Amino acid sequence: MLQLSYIRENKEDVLKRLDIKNFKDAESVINTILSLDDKRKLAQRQADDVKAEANGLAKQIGELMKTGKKEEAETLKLKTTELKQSEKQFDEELKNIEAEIQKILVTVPNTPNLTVPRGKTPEDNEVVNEHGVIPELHANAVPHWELTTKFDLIDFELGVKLTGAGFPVYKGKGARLQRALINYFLDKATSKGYLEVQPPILVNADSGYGTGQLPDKEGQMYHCQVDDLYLIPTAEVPITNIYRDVILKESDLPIKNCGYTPCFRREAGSYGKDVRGLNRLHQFDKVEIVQITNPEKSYETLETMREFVSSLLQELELPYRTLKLCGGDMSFGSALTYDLEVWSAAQKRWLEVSSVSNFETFQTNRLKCRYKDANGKTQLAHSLNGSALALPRIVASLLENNQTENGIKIPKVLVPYTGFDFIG
RNA sequence: GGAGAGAUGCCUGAGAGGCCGAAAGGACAUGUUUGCUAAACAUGCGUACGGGUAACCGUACCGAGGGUUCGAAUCCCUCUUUCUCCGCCA
Repeated sequence: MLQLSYIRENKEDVLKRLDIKNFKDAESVINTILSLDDKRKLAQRQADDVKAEANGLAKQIGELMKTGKKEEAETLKLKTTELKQSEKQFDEELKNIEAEIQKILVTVPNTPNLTVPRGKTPEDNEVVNEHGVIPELHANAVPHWELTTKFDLIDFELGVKLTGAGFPVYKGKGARLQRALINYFLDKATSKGYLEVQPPILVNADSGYGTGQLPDKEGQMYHCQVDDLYLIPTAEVPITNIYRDVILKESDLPIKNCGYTPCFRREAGSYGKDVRGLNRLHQFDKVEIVQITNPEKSYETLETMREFVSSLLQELELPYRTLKLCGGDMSFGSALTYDLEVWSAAQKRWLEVSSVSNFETFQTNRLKCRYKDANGKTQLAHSLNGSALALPRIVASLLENNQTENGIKIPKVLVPYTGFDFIG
Protein backbone atom coordinates (compact mmCIF):
# COMPACT_ATOMS: atom_id res chain seq x y z
CA MET A 1 0.00 0.00 0.00
CA LEU A 2 1.28 3.44 -0.91
CA GLN A 3 1.69 6.00 1.82
CA LEU A 4 -0.94 8.67 1.77
CA SER A 5 1.59 11.33 2.76
CA TYR A 6 3.81 10.26 -0.13
CA ILE A 7 0.94 10.57 -2.60
CA ARG A 8 0.05 13.94 -1.17
CA GLU A 9 3.53 15.33 -1.46
CA ASN A 10 4.56 13.72 -4.76
CA LYS A 11 1.42 13.56 -6.83
CA GLU A 12 3.06 14.17 -10.22
CA ASP A 13 5.77 11.64 -9.53
CA VAL A 14 3.21 9.05 -8.44
CA LEU A 15 1.19 9.55 -11.61
CA LYS A 16 4.26 9.30 -13.79
CA ARG A 17 5.22 6.02 -12.19
CA LEU A 18 1.76 4.52 -12.16
CA ASP A 19 1.67 5.18 -15.87
CA ILE A 20 4.57 2.76 -16.29
CA LYS A 21 2.36 0.15 -14.67
CA ASN A 22 -0.51 0.99 -17.02
CA PHE A 23 -2.67 1.68 -14.00
CA LYS A 24 -6.04 2.71 -15.36
CA ASP A 25 -7.56 6.05 -14.45
CA ALA A 26 -4.60 6.83 -12.24
CA GLU A 27 -5.27 10.51 -12.20
CA SER A 28 -8.90 10.27 -11.18
CA VAL A 29 -8.16 7.62 -8.56
CA ILE A 30 -5.38 9.69 -7.05
CA ASN A 31 -7.54 12.80 -7.11
CA THR A 32 -10.33 10.94 -5.37
CA ILE A 33 -7.92 9.80 -2.69
CA LEU A 34 -6.58 13.30 -2.19
CA SER A 35 -9.98 14.92 -1.93
CA LEU A 36 -11.11 12.23 0.49
CA ASP A 37 -7.98 12.94 2.47
CA ASP A 38 -8.93 16.61 2.69
CA LYS A 39 -12.35 15.58 3.93
CA ARG A 40 -10.69 13.27 6.40
CA LYS A 41 -8.57 16.05 7.82
CA LEU A 42 -11.56 18.31 8.24
CA ALA A 43 -13.59 15.58 9.91
CA GLN A 44 -10.76 14.79 12.26
CA ARG A 45 -10.34 18.39 13.25
CA GLN A 46 -14.05 18.66 13.99
CA ALA A 47 -14.11 15.42 15.94
CA ASP A 48 -11.00 16.37 17.90
CA ASP A 49 -12.43 19.77 18.79
CA VAL A 50 -15.64 18.29 20.11
CA LYS A 51 -13.74 15.71 22.09
CA ALA A 52 -11.45 18.36 23.53
CA GLU A 53 -14.47 20.30 24.70
CA ALA A 54 -16.11 17.20 26.19
CA ASN A 55 -12.89 16.25 27.95
CA GLY A 56 -12.68 19.73 29.42
CA LEU A 57 -16.23 19.58 30.70
CA ALA A 58 -15.75 16.15 32.19
CA LYS A 59 -12.80 17.51 34.11
CA GLN A 60 -14.84 20.43 35.40
CA ILE A 61 -17.61 18.10 36.47
CA GLY A 62 -15.09 16.09 38.43
CA GLU A 63 -13.94 19.25 40.21
CA LEU A 64 -17.49 20.34 41.00
CA MET A 65 -18.44 16.93 42.35
CA LYS A 66 -15.45 16.95 44.59
CA THR A 67 -16.28 20.37 46.01
CA GLY A 68 -19.91 19.38 46.51
CA LYS A 69 -21.44 21.65 43.88
CA LYS A 70 -23.83 19.05 42.65
CA GLU A 71 -26.30 21.28 40.86
CA GLU A 72 -23.70 23.02 38.72
CA ALA A 73 -22.33 19.63 37.85
CA GLU A 74 -25.74 18.46 36.72
CA THR A 75 -26.09 21.44 34.36
CA LEU A 76 -22.76 20.64 32.80
CA LYS A 77 -23.75 17.03 32.42
CA LEU A 78 -26.64 18.09 30.22
CA LYS A 79 -24.25 19.97 28.02
CA THR A 80 -21.98 16.99 27.57
CA THR A 81 -24.93 14.90 26.51
CA GLU A 82 -25.37 17.22 23.54
CA LEU A 83 -21.69 17.07 22.74
CA LYS A 84 -21.83 13.31 22.76
CA GLN A 85 -24.27 13.38 19.90
CA SER A 86 -22.06 15.40 17.58
CA GLU A 87 -19.01 13.48 18.77
CA LYS A 88 -20.66 10.31 17.59
CA GLN A 89 -21.53 11.90 14.27
CA PHE A 90 -18.05 13.16 13.55
CA ASP A 91 -16.48 9.89 14.61
CA GLU A 92 -18.80 8.02 12.33
CA GLU A 93 -17.98 10.32 9.46
CA LEU A 94 -14.27 10.04 10.08
CA LYS A 95 -14.48 6.28 10.22
CA ASN A 96 -16.40 6.12 6.96
CA ILE A 97 -13.99 8.40 5.14
CA GLU A 98 -11.00 6.47 6.41
CA ALA A 99 -12.55 3.20 5.33
CA GLU A 100 -13.26 4.63 1.91
CA ILE A 101 -9.69 5.85 1.52
CA GLN A 102 -8.37 2.48 2.61
CA LYS A 103 -10.63 0.70 0.17
CA ILE A 104 -9.26 2.68 -2.75
CA LEU A 105 -5.70 2.75 -1.52
CA VAL A 106 -5.38 -1.02 -1.43
CA THR A 107 -6.32 -1.18 -5.09
CA VAL A 108 -3.46 1.09 -6.15
CA PRO A 109 -0.35 -0.85 -7.15
CA ASN A 110 3.16 0.10 -6.13
CA THR A 111 4.87 2.86 -8.06
CA PRO A 112 7.50 1.26 -10.30
CA ASN A 113 11.08 2.37 -10.31
CA LEU A 114 11.69 4.81 -13.16
CA THR A 115 14.00 2.34 -14.93
CA VAL A 116 11.21 -0.21 -15.30
CA PRO A 117 10.55 -0.76 -18.99
CA ARG A 118 7.17 0.23 -20.35
CA GLY A 119 4.98 -2.53 -21.65
CA LYS A 120 1.97 -4.68 -21.11
CA THR A 121 2.82 -8.31 -21.78
CA PRO A 122 5.71 -10.67 -21.12
CA GLU A 123 7.00 -9.89 -24.62
CA ASP A 124 7.81 -6.40 -23.40
CA ASN A 125 10.12 -7.61 -20.67
CA GLU A 126 13.72 -6.58 -21.09
CA VAL A 127 16.30 -9.36 -21.40
CA VAL A 128 19.14 -8.29 -19.13
CA ASN A 129 21.45 -11.20 -19.84
CA GLU A 130 21.65 -14.78 -21.03
CA HIS A 131 24.06 -17.23 -19.51
CA GLY A 132 25.20 -20.73 -20.36
CA VAL A 133 25.02 -22.92 -23.42
CA ILE A 134 21.75 -24.27 -24.76
CA PRO A 135 22.34 -28.04 -24.79
CA GLU A 136 21.90 -30.20 -27.88
CA LEU A 137 19.85 -33.22 -26.90
CA HIS A 138 20.13 -36.67 -28.41
CA ALA A 139 17.55 -37.79 -30.96
CA ASN A 140 15.32 -39.66 -28.52
CA ALA A 141 15.19 -36.96 -25.92
CA VAL A 142 11.84 -36.54 -24.14
CA PRO A 143 10.23 -33.94 -21.87
CA HIS A 144 10.57 -34.29 -18.12
CA TRP A 145 7.12 -35.77 -17.55
CA GLU A 146 8.20 -38.80 -19.54
CA LEU A 147 11.57 -39.00 -17.80
CA THR A 148 9.97 -38.94 -14.36
CA THR A 149 7.82 -41.90 -15.32
CA LYS A 150 10.60 -43.79 -17.09
CA PHE A 151 12.90 -43.61 -14.06
CA ASP A 152 10.09 -43.74 -11.51
CA LEU A 153 10.95 -40.38 -9.95
CA ILE A 154 7.58 -38.68 -9.72
CA ASP A 155 4.09 -40.19 -9.81
CA PHE A 156 1.56 -37.63 -10.97
CA GLU A 157 -1.37 -40.06 -11.13
CA LEU A 158 -0.79 -41.21 -7.58
CA GLY A 159 -1.01 -37.58 -6.50
CA VAL A 160 -4.34 -37.30 -8.27
CA LYS A 161 -5.56 -40.30 -6.31
CA LEU A 162 -4.41 -38.87 -2.99
CA THR A 163 -5.34 -35.25 -3.51
CA GLY A 164 -5.90 -34.04 -7.04
CA ALA A 165 -4.07 -32.71 -10.07
CA GLY A 166 -0.99 -30.65 -9.26
CA PHE A 167 0.00 -32.58 -6.15
CA PRO A 168 2.68 -35.02 -7.33
CA VAL A 169 4.25 -37.81 -5.31
CA TYR A 170 8.05 -37.83 -5.43
CA LYS A 171 9.63 -41.24 -5.11
CA GLY A 172 13.06 -42.76 -4.61
CA LYS A 173 15.76 -40.73 -6.30
CA GLY A 174 13.09 -38.20 -7.22
CA ALA A 175 12.32 -37.59 -3.56
CA ARG A 176 15.99 -37.56 -2.69
CA LEU A 177 16.65 -34.98 -5.38
CA GLN A 178 14.05 -32.69 -3.79
CA ARG A 179 15.69 -33.00 -0.40
CA ALA A 180 19.11 -32.44 -1.95
CA LEU A 181 18.06 -29.24 -3.70
CA ILE A 182 16.43 -27.83 -0.58
CA ASN A 183 19.53 -28.49 1.50
CA TYR A 184 21.84 -27.17 -1.18
CA PHE A 185 19.85 -23.94 -1.53
CA LEU A 186 19.64 -23.42 2.22
CA ASP A 187 23.35 -24.06 2.68
CA LYS A 188 24.21 -21.53 -0.01
CA ALA A 189 21.92 -18.91 1.48
CA THR A 190 23.15 -19.34 5.04
CA SER A 191 26.73 -19.15 3.81
CA LYS A 192 25.83 -15.72 2.43
CA GLY A 193 24.67 -14.55 5.83
CA TYR A 194 20.98 -15.31 5.62
CA LEU A 195 19.48 -16.55 8.87
CA GLU A 196 17.50 -19.70 8.28
CA VAL A 197 13.97 -19.69 9.69
CA GLN A 198 11.30 -22.33 9.59
CA PRO A 199 7.97 -20.51 9.71
CA PRO A 200 4.40 -21.80 9.91
CA ILE A 201 2.90 -22.67 6.56
CA LEU A 202 -0.56 -21.55 7.62
CA VAL A 203 -1.04 -17.86 8.33
CA ASN A 204 -3.85 -15.65 9.55
CA ALA A 205 -5.56 -12.94 7.53
CA ASP A 206 -3.46 -10.17 9.10
CA SER A 207 -0.35 -11.74 7.62
CA GLY A 208 -2.07 -12.08 4.26
CA TYR A 209 -2.81 -8.37 4.30
CA GLY A 210 0.65 -7.52 5.57
CA THR A 211 2.42 -8.72 2.46
CA GLY A 212 -0.40 -7.83 0.08
CA GLN A 213 -1.79 -11.24 -0.92
CA LEU A 214 -5.05 -10.05 0.60
CA PRO A 215 -7.28 -8.63 -0.62
CA ASP A 216 -5.61 -8.72 -4.03
CA LYS A 217 -5.24 -12.47 -4.46
CA GLU A 218 -7.82 -13.93 -2.14
CA GLY A 219 -8.89 -16.57 -4.65
CA GLN A 220 -5.36 -17.80 -5.26
CA MET A 221 -4.79 -19.05 -1.73
CA TYR A 222 -6.15 -22.15 -0.08
CA HIS A 223 -8.28 -21.11 2.85
CA CYS A 224 -9.10 -23.25 5.88
CA GLN A 225 -12.42 -21.72 6.68
CA VAL A 226 -13.04 -23.39 10.02
CA ASP A 227 -10.05 -21.64 11.52
CA ASP A 228 -9.82 -18.77 9.04
CA LEU A 229 -6.24 -19.59 8.13
CA TYR A 230 -4.53 -19.51 4.76
CA LEU A 231 -1.99 -21.94 3.33
CA ILE A 232 0.97 -19.85 2.29
CA PRO A 233 1.60 -19.33 -1.42
CA THR A 234 5.23 -18.49 -0.61
CA ALA A 235 7.48 -18.27 2.45
CA GLU A 236 7.61 -14.55 1.77
CA VAL A 237 4.34 -14.23 3.66
CA PRO A 238 5.28 -15.64 7.07
CA ILE A 239 8.91 -14.53 6.92
CA THR A 240 8.19 -10.92 6.01
CA ASN A 241 5.38 -10.79 8.57
CA ILE A 242 7.88 -11.58 11.29
CA TYR A 243 8.63 -7.87 11.02
CA ARG A 244 5.04 -6.68 11.17
CA ASP A 245 4.52 -4.00 13.85
CA VAL A 246 8.20 -3.92 14.63
CA ILE A 247 10.46 -0.93 15.11
CA LEU A 248 14.01 -1.98 14.35
CA LYS A 249 17.26 -0.34 15.27
CA GLU A 250 19.22 0.99 12.34
CA SER A 251 22.06 -1.29 13.39
CA ASP A 252 19.74 -4.31 12.96
CA LEU A 253 19.65 -3.62 9.22
CA PRO A 254 19.96 -5.31 6.86
CA ILE A 255 17.89 -8.23 8.07
CA LYS A 256 18.56 -11.30 5.97
CA ASN A 257 16.33 -14.35 6.35
CA CYS A 258 15.94 -17.47 4.30
CA GLY A 259 13.58 -20.36 4.64
CA TYR A 260 12.33 -23.48 3.01
CA THR A 261 8.59 -24.12 2.87
CA PRO A 262 6.13 -25.93 0.72
CA CYS A 263 4.00 -23.42 -1.20
CA PHE A 264 0.35 -23.77 -2.06
CA ARG A 265 -1.37 -22.10 -4.98
CA ARG A 266 -4.84 -22.70 -6.32
CA GLU A 267 -3.82 -21.48 -9.78
CA ALA A 268 -7.41 -20.99 -10.75
CA GLY A 269 -7.71 -20.56 -14.48
CA SER A 270 -4.47 -22.14 -15.71
CA TYR A 271 -4.57 -24.91 -18.27
CA GLY A 272 -2.87 -26.68 -21.16
CA LYS A 273 0.86 -27.00 -21.77
CA ASP A 274 1.53 -24.42 -19.07
CA VAL A 275 0.52 -26.88 -16.40
CA ARG A 276 1.96 -30.05 -17.88
CA GLY A 277 4.20 -32.07 -15.57
CA LEU A 278 6.15 -29.89 -13.19
CA ASN A 279 5.48 -26.66 -14.99
CA ARG A 280 2.73 -25.54 -12.63
CA LEU A 281 1.70 -27.25 -9.43
CA HIS A 282 -0.68 -26.60 -6.58
CA GLN A 283 1.94 -27.64 -4.06
CA PHE A 284 5.64 -27.17 -4.56
CA ASP A 285 8.82 -26.59 -2.60
CA LYS A 286 10.76 -23.37 -2.53
CA VAL A 287 13.58 -21.71 -0.67
CA GLU A 288 12.95 -18.02 -0.26
CA ILE A 289 15.28 -15.17 0.67
CA VAL A 290 13.99 -12.02 2.33
CA GLN A 291 15.75 -8.80 3.25
CA ILE A 292 14.66 -5.76 5.22
CA THR A 293 16.97 -2.87 4.46
CA ASN A 294 17.68 0.76 4.89
CA PRO A 295 15.86 2.63 2.08
CA GLU A 296 19.11 3.95 0.66
CA LYS A 297 20.50 0.46 0.28
CA SER A 298 17.57 -1.42 -1.20
CA TYR A 299 18.50 -1.23 -4.88
CA GLU A 300 22.06 -2.19 -4.17
CA THR A 301 20.65 -5.11 -2.19
CA LEU A 302 18.34 -6.10 -5.03
CA GLU A 303 21.40 -6.52 -7.27
CA THR A 304 23.22 -8.68 -4.74
CA MET A 305 20.14 -10.87 -4.38
CA ARG A 306 19.88 -11.24 -8.13
CA GLU A 307 23.55 -12.13 -8.34
CA PHE A 308 23.12 -14.69 -5.59
CA VAL A 309 20.27 -16.40 -7.41
CA SER A 310 22.28 -16.33 -10.65
CA SER A 311 25.18 -18.00 -8.90
CA LEU A 312 22.94 -20.90 -7.91
CA LEU A 313 21.90 -21.44 -11.52
CA GLN A 314 25.48 -21.23 -12.68
CA GLU A 315 26.59 -23.84 -10.19
CA LEU A 316 23.74 -26.08 -11.28
CA GLU A 317 25.03 -25.61 -14.83
CA LEU A 318 21.65 -24.57 -16.12
CA PRO A 319 21.39 -22.10 -18.98
CA TYR A 320 19.35 -19.16 -17.82
CA ARG A 321 18.40 -15.65 -18.69
CA THR A 322 17.47 -12.64 -16.61
CA LEU A 323 14.50 -10.46 -17.38
CA LYS A 324 13.69 -7.06 -16.06
CA LEU A 325 9.93 -7.13 -15.96
CA CYS A 326 7.97 -4.44 -17.74
CA GLY A 327 5.34 -2.42 -15.89
CA GLY A 328 2.49 -4.56 -17.08
CA ASP A 329 4.05 -7.88 -16.10
CA MET A 330 5.25 -6.86 -12.66
CA SER A 331 3.38 -7.98 -9.59
CA PHE A 332 1.06 -5.64 -7.76
CA GLY A 333 3.40 -4.71 -4.94
CA SER A 334 6.75 -4.61 -6.64
CA ALA A 335 8.74 -1.52 -7.60
CA LEU A 336 11.26 -3.49 -9.64
CA THR A 337 11.37 -7.19 -10.43
CA TYR A 338 13.91 -9.46 -12.07
CA ASP A 339 12.72 -12.84 -13.26
CA LEU A 340 15.23 -15.60 -13.80
CA GLU A 341 14.28 -18.29 -16.29
CA VAL A 342 16.01 -21.57 -17.05
CA TRP A 343 16.04 -23.25 -20.41
CA SER A 344 14.01 -26.40 -20.59
CA ALA A 345 15.71 -28.23 -23.42
CA ALA A 346 13.06 -30.79 -24.34
CA GLN A 347 10.15 -28.39 -24.07
CA LYS A 348 12.32 -25.83 -25.83
CA ARG A 349 11.09 -22.98 -23.68
CA TRP A 350 12.15 -20.74 -20.81
CA LEU A 351 10.71 -21.53 -17.39
CA GLU A 352 10.54 -18.96 -14.63
CA VAL A 353 12.32 -20.25 -11.54
CA SER A 354 12.88 -17.08 -9.56
CA SER A 355 11.45 -13.67 -9.11
CA VAL A 356 13.50 -11.13 -7.21
CA SER A 357 11.75 -7.93 -6.20
CA ASN A 358 12.19 -4.69 -4.34
CA PHE A 359 8.95 -3.63 -2.70
CA GLU A 360 10.39 -0.42 -1.29
CA THR A 361 7.88 0.69 1.36
CA PHE A 362 4.84 -0.93 -0.24
CA GLN A 363 4.83 -3.87 2.14
CA THR A 364 6.46 -2.22 5.11
CA ASN A 365 3.80 0.50 5.12
CA ARG A 366 1.10 -2.07 5.65
CA LEU A 367 3.29 -4.10 7.95
CA LYS A 368 4.30 -1.04 9.94
CA CYS A 369 7.86 -2.27 9.75
CA ARG A 370 10.00 0.69 10.69
CA TYR A 371 13.41 1.56 12.00
CA LYS A 372 14.85 4.38 14.04
CA ASP A 373 17.36 6.33 12.01
CA ALA A 374 20.45 8.12 13.32
CA ASN A 375 18.35 11.14 14.31
CA GLY A 376 15.98 8.99 16.32
CA LYS A 377 13.25 9.41 13.71
CA THR A 378 11.21 6.33 12.89
CA GLN A 379 10.72 5.64 9.24
CA LEU A 380 9.65 2.79 7.01
CA ALA A 381 12.25 0.24 5.99
CA HIS A 382 12.37 -1.36 2.54
CA SER A 383 11.52 -5.02 1.98
CA LEU A 384 12.82 -7.32 -0.72
CA ASN A 385 12.47 -10.96 -1.52
CA GLY A 386 13.39 -13.56 -4.06
CA SER A 387 13.04 -17.22 -4.78
CA ALA A 388 16.28 -19.04 -4.32
CA LEU A 389 14.92 -21.21 -5.73
CA ALA A 390 11.59 -22.80 -6.65
CA LEU A 391 12.17 -26.50 -7.15
CA PRO A 392 9.80 -27.99 -9.74
CA ARG A 393 11.03 -26.17 -12.82
CA ILE A 394 14.62 -26.56 -11.72
CA VAL A 395 13.98 -30.29 -11.58
CA ALA A 396 12.25 -30.17 -14.95
CA SER A 397 15.18 -28.55 -16.69
CA LEU A 398 17.77 -30.57 -14.78
CA LEU A 399 16.15 -33.75 -15.99
CA GLU A 400 15.59 -32.60 -19.54
CA ASN A 401 18.91 -30.84 -20.10
CA ASN A 402 21.05 -33.55 -18.55
CA GLN A 403 19.42 -36.57 -20.14
CA THR A 404 21.56 -39.01 -22.09
CA GLU A 405 20.68 -42.21 -23.92
CA ASN A 406 21.15 -44.17 -20.67
CA GLY A 407 19.92 -41.84 -18.00
CA ILE A 408 20.29 -38.48 -16.30
CA LYS A 409 23.47 -36.84 -15.06
CA ILE A 410 23.39 -34.99 -11.74
CA PRO A 411 25.32 -31.69 -11.52
CA LYS A 412 28.52 -31.90 -9.48
CA VAL A 413 27.45 -29.52 -6.73
CA LEU A 414 24.44 -31.68 -5.94
CA VAL A 415 26.22 -35.02 -5.69
CA PRO A 416 27.23 -34.54 -2.03
CA TYR A 417 23.56 -33.93 -1.28
CA THR A 418 22.02 -36.67 -3.44
CA GLY A 419 24.57 -39.36 -2.81
CA PHE A 420 24.38 -40.37 -6.48
CA ASP A 421 25.63 -38.76 -9.67
CA PHE A 422 23.46 -40.55 -12.19
CA ILE A 423 19.88 -41.66 -12.52
CA GLY A 424 19.73 -44.69 -14.78
C1' G B 1 -11.19 -30.30 25.63
C1' G B 2 -12.23 -28.75 31.31
C1' A B 3 -10.90 -25.39 35.68
C1' G B 4 -8.29 -21.14 37.46
C1' A B 5 -4.93 -16.75 37.01
C1' G B 6 -2.97 -13.05 33.81
C1' A B 7 -2.01 -9.44 29.31
C1' U B 8 0.26 -1.94 31.11
C1' G B 9 5.65 1.73 27.20
C1' C B 10 12.25 -1.30 24.63
C1' C B 11 12.27 -4.66 29.41
C1' U B 12 10.71 -5.47 34.68
C1' G B 13 6.65 -3.59 37.12
C1' A B 14 3.00 -0.08 40.11
C1' G B 15 -1.82 1.94 39.28
C1' A B 16 -8.19 -0.79 41.10
C1' G B 17 -13.41 5.25 38.09
C1' G B 18 -11.45 12.04 37.58
C1' C B 19 -5.10 14.33 40.27
C1' C B 20 -2.86 8.78 34.55
C1' G B 21 0.19 8.98 28.48
C1' A B 22 0.59 6.41 32.89
C1' A B 23 4.94 5.73 39.36
C1' A B 24 9.59 3.30 40.15
C1' G B 25 13.78 0.60 38.42
C1' G B 26 16.55 -1.23 34.31
C1' A B 27 18.11 -0.48 29.25
C1' C B 28 19.21 3.42 25.80
C1' A B 29 20.89 8.70 24.35
C1' U B 30 23.32 13.27 25.60
C1' G B 31 26.11 16.22 29.06
C1' U B 32 29.34 16.93 33.56
C1' U B 33 33.19 14.71 36.44
C1' U B 34 37.42 11.10 37.50
C1' G B 35 43.81 8.62 34.05
C1' C B 36 41.53 3.71 30.57
C1' U B 37 37.54 -0.32 31.46
C1' A B 38 33.90 1.65 34.34
C1' A B 39 31.34 4.35 38.20
C1' A B 40 28.59 8.74 40.01
C1' C B 41 25.42 12.79 39.00
C1' A B 42 22.12 15.65 35.67
C1' U B 43 18.87 15.72 31.62
C1' G B 44 16.18 13.28 27.93
C1' C B 45 13.67 8.97 26.28
C1' G B 46 6.31 5.68 23.09
C1' U B 47 3.34 5.60 18.42
C1' A B 48 -0.12 7.65 14.99
C1' C B 49 -3.16 11.49 13.06
C1' G B 50 -4.45 16.71 12.98
C1' G B 51 -3.22 22.17 13.82
C1' G B 52 1.13 25.65 13.93
C1' U B 53 7.12 28.85 10.51
C1' A B 54 8.38 27.24 15.33
C1' A B 55 8.24 26.63 20.66
C1' C B 56 4.18 23.94 21.22
C1' C B 57 -1.06 22.51 21.21
C1' G B 58 -5.28 18.99 20.31
C1' U B 59 -7.01 13.88 19.68
C1' A B 60 -6.50 8.56 19.99
C1' C B 61 -3.98 4.33 21.87
C1' C B 62 -2.62 0.36 28.77
C1' G B 63 -3.83 -7.40 24.12
C1' A B 64 -8.35 -6.53 20.19
C1' G B 65 -13.47 -5.14 19.59
C1' G B 66 -18.01 -3.60 21.84
C1' G B 67 -20.73 -1.57 26.29
C1' U B 68 -21.81 1.24 31.09
C1' U B 69 -20.57 6.47 32.71
C1' C B 70 -20.48 13.53 32.42
C1' G B 71 -15.61 10.88 32.84
C1' A B 72 -12.54 4.06 31.90
C1' A B 73 -5.77 1.34 32.01
C1' U B 74 -9.36 0.72 36.18
C1' C B 75 -16.37 -1.72 35.89
C1' C B 76 -19.29 -5.23 32.28
C1' C B 77 -19.48 -8.45 27.66
C1' U B 78 -17.11 -11.00 23.43
C1' C B 79 -12.68 -12.53 21.14
C1' U B 80 -7.34 -13.40 20.93
C1' U B 81 -3.31 -14.89 23.67
C1' U B 82 0.08 -16.42 27.93
C1' C B 83 0.78 -19.20 32.40
C1' U B 84 -0.73 -23.17 36.13
C1' C B 85 -3.50 -27.75 37.05
C1' C B 86 -6.37 -31.91 34.82
C1' G B 87 -7.41 -34.76 30.31
C1' C B 88 -5.51 -36.24 25.44
C1' C B 89 -1.30 -36.73 22.42
C1' A B 90 3.77 -36.87 18.09
